[in-house]
Amino acid sequence: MNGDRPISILLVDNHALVLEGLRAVLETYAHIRVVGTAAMVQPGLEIAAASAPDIVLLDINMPQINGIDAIELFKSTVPSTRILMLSMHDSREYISASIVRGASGYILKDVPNDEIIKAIETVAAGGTYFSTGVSDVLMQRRQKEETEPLPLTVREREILAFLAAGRSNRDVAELLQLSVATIETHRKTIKRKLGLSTTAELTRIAIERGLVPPR
Amino acid sequence: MNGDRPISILLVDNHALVLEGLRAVLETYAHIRVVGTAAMVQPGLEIAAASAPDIVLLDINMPQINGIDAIELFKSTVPSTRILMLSMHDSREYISASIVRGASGYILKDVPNDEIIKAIETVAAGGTYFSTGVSDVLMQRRQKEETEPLPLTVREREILAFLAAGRSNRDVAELLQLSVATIETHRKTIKRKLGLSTTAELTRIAIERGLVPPR
DNA sequence: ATCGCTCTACCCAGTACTGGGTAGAGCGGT
DNA sequence: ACCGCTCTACCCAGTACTGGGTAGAGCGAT
Repeated sequence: MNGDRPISILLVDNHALVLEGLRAVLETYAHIRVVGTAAMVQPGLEIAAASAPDIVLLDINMPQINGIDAIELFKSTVPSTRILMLSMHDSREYISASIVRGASGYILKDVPNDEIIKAIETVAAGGTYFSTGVSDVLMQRRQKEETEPLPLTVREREILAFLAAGRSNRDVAELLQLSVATIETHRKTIKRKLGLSTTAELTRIAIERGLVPPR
Repeated sequence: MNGDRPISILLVDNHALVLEGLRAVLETYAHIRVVGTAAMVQPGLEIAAASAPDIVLLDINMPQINGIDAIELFKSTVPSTRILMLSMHDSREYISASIVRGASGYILKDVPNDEIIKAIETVAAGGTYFSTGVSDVLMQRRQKEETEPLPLTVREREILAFLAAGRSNRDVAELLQLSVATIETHRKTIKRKLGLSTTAELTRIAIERGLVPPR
């Protein structure tokens, strides 16, 4: 994929310092070509539309439109482009949201230069790259909070999956050939066991735990 | 991490052929040691408990307990172990669910041997590894279905975020100092715009689009 | 046999959401 | 000025969910 054509890359970051630092670093590599820099999303989109870069290196903390929302904007402007997020934060929320919204990678600003290069190469080749630190963060919670499976019975899990998928008690009752009252009882039990009170919470848990495929 | 101690690995797959094939392949590598094989989850858990392998290579399609559910079982049996999923399927559901449930990697059964080795090394070193094919699958949907942002106003997005986080209409009304009726109106508008009918669907969409951090 | 658990099912009262309206205030564009 | 949109707010009737019970059938374990 990067046979001899250099990887074209657009940098979007509202910190001029970072922008120039990155440009300086990247330009020392022959196989990477910085096709533009922008301090805001809007100008960035225009450059992207004009130059269709292989990669957009996107800062996550930007005024007005944040980096997360910008992912979709860049992808709809140039569908072929792949997004590599750049952030100072290793917060789970940002990382997860980036992945969900379609970023191909996420690296922290304090990683060594060669890791940034590696990330760019990997993403340009069609892969995904997440800093070691990032992977750790993503895995962290699982180990402490979620080591034990949900304390639900098989039937309860099954019903939770339906409910979280957007089915009403009645829907589930019909699907499983049970009384609505039974589904309501299961729903109550699930919520009591999990300490929840609303359907929205129920849905979140189910999605987090992978009971419901994210469509 | 793998200074000189070999990487210990447990293979769990209900296909004897795959099991033996893998064992044969892996045993040609000096730095990898297969500490056991199991055709089912239960026996696998016992071996895991006794030998605390660095990695459990887990087939996703198994009778009785499926691979996805097995992830948590292995992690709770041996918290230090890392899970590498092995699958014939590149379905989004399986992949996402594996990640969510705590797997450190996901490779397809038809990848070349050296990629399996690379995956094992990466995961043993504390990283994550997903086959190139897998990354593609994860990214696929975004490009076609979700290119355009949600057709909601700023206020609607804000309210959707609260609702999906598990707040009731009344909660949100209090938080934003608005009438409950207003929140209900917004909720109706959001659902109409998005073509939804239940709170659970609302929540799913919000989580998918990253409006709500997955906790 | 008896205990505990699960799954099923119902009762009740209260609260919340659903889906159909309408409508005024404010703002930006033509 | 007028249009369109957003945000606010209310009305209504119907449906669904919430949270508190109870309870029988079946099953596996002691």
